[in-house]
Amino acid sequence: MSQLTRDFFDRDALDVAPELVNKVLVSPVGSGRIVEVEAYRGAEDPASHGHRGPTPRTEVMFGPPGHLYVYFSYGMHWCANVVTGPTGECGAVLIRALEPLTGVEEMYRRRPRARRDRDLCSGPAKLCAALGINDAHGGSDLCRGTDGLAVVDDGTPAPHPPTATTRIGITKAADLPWRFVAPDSVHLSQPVRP
DNA sequence: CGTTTGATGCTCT
DNA sequence: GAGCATCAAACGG
Repeated sequence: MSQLTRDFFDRDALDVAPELVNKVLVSPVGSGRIVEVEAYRGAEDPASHGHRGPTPRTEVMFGPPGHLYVYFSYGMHWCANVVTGPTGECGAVLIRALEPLTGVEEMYRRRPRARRDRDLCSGPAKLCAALGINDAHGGSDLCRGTDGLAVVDDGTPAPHPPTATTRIGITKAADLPWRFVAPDSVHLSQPVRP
């Protein structure tokens, strides 16, 4: 059970993303195994929030690796990214789905519409609601684990290597295979398209 | 099953 | 004012 280091995140988002699959995201509410992520890069990725340079909203994407980039989506939801790559460059990995592990009771309390476990964290905004992640955690340092947030490797071997597919819910650069999923998981936000 | 639509507010032009 | 890295309910077959 080891916490991921700064060096793990200080690489290209495309290298970090597939290795985050099967790791465990921990919050004070509970934890879940990462089963779906998407990589977003800087200037050359028009779908990235940071592709036109830093703004007040996106500056943490240009900051040091291993911190959390939290954004407010569609006027209702929070979504969480892990910042990747060196300070000054833009990179992030969006956490899109988890398999709930601990704190499941509390997750149901925070997501009253969920009927079964696979409804709790099968989407980027769902998992933030379930784990209590919001703007208060923007910029939080996952490597130091302050705020009780961290990504850990619990040593569980992945049953299958991650599968690369196209990203979801974007209109620009929609053909790039920068979404990585645990292919056998029933907790994905959407099934892998055939 | 599948597709469509309303909710709701921030960000940048 | 347009456009969102979304979710859940409503509707049709």
